[in-house]
Amino acid sequence: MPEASVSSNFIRDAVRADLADGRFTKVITRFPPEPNGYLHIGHAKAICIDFGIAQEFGGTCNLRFDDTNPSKEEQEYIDAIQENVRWLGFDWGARLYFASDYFDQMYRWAIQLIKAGKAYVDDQTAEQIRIKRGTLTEPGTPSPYRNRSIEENLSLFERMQAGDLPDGSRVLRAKIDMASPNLNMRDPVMYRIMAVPHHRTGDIWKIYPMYDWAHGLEDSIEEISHSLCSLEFEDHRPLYDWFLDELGIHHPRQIEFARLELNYTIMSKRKLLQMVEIKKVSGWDDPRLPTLAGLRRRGFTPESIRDFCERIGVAKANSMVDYALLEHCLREDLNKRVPRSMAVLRQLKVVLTNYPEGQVEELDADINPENLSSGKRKVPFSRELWIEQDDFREDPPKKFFRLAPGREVRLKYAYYITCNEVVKNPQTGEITELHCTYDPATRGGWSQDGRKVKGTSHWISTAHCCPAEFRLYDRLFTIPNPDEGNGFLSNLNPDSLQKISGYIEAGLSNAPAGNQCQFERQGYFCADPDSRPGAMVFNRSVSLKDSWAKIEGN
RNA sequence: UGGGGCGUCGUCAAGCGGUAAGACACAGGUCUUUGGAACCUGUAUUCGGAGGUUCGAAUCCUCCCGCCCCAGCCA
Repeated sequence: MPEASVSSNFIRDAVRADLADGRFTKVITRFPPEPNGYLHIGHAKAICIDFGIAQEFGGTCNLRFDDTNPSKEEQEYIDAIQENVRWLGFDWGARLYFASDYFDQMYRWAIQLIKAGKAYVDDQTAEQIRIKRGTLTEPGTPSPYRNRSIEENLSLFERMQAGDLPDGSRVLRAKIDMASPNLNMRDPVMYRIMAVPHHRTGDIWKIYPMYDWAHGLEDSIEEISHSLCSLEFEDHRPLYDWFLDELGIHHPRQIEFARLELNYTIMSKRKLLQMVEIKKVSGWDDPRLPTLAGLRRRGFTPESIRDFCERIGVAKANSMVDYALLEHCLREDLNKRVPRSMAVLRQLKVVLTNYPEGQVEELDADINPENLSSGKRKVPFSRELWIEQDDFREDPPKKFFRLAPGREVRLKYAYYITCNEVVKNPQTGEITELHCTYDPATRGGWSQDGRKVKGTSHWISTAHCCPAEFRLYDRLFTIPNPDEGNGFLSNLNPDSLQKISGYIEAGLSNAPAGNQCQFERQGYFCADPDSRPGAMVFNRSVSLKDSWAKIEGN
């Protein structure tokens, strides 16, 4: 129970109040993505809120694709979104809906509004409509077509859908108030002519509904109680309410909350798409991306993401959450459940001069010291080992507890070793290997005489390990808010991906993609789908906290 | 200079007239066969500012300041 005391939030309060005073008797929410891109962690927040509120109040949540603009939507996105929501851990049961399934009903309702004198066909161009809309401080001016007869509107609207009017030549508009201080109420467009085949309805429709017109109807048809959306739709709520009131149909309550912003990354679908298209990243599932597909490939767990969404809360203030919180949630989740292993990323050879040639010992190592019931594994030990370059310093600085000439450290689960000689390449001066001696009396990594060693290194037997590629990720952008300066593309971090070759325990040489582990003292990793037997690829999901790096950095 | 929102610790965020939760981050410390984890301690006399109401205000009122959103036939 990580969250003993879950804070309230204004949405919970509102829903509770609506149930208490009878405004609604059951809670039905919906997650309404447009299938024009992949889901990202910002959507995860919305999903957790939409499904979470429903669960909390014993209601249901629909998955509904808001597919009202076929020019931008694709089946690939529909499939990916469903997979991502399911992966995140939410179930919409049989309640998979599509706005496009409601096009007929919407059309009939449009005719109802026309007949009520509340909607009209406008012949003005997009440009003219824009100009006549007025400005923030000046009212708009009515279209010359605003007072057409109902009969003419009806016939024109039918012709729009019949396909004998060119794209963009006419729109259907709601007749509300061209002088409204809320621009959304200045006769908003309800339908545009777009002779584009739809991924689900084919070429039946020549006109497609606009968001403002469609969304409330979709909610109403599904008898949604609470339509939860992000802040920028607050201005649209009067219009949402207007359509529903004019039609006299079921009227959900729209409540807006602040979107999630995460520092050092970008959340705009448009910008994510752009990075995918110009190949700044390998695809929608590039592990550096905040997409759910990317986070998944990177090694984030659904549990950690849900925990994150719970911790960030829900409010109406625009805010930017620290990426460190997301990382914290992942570490906390993985620490308890993931097996440990040893891997050397940047190898330095150690030769134990007093260890018998050809001898191999099978040493016991904990699979997960946080959960001893997970048992032990055997790790082969021999005369030649790899250790991490960072675990040796020829000239150790203060507070450096690791190996150095004349020093003794522990090889985890193995023996204490002492460094006696540093072997260098005579040409370059580069350290090629270390000659050390081991203390046979310290088998397992502890000594009977109570002698203490400050440092513990991980290691791997050169003869028993397997080569592997490690992909180390850093933040995708160099500054907290990538939109600052000359645009997000100018703030890309050139070092966001580093590929290095090292060694892993043989037991991991056939790990399936997605397999997660902690490489001791390094971080949490997961096998990438690019892996092949004998040529494993591991993504570093998140490093372990490194207080030595912090000491040394300052 | 129109309308709609928002301003509580470095970052999120509770608080709903009774005297500032929690989390992350940060800083110390204990412990440790991961310089990990765990555990302890510290960190807003103050809630954008100024007035006012009240025995009492982050919470109510007034004015001011700052930030975000809206002029797509996108969602």
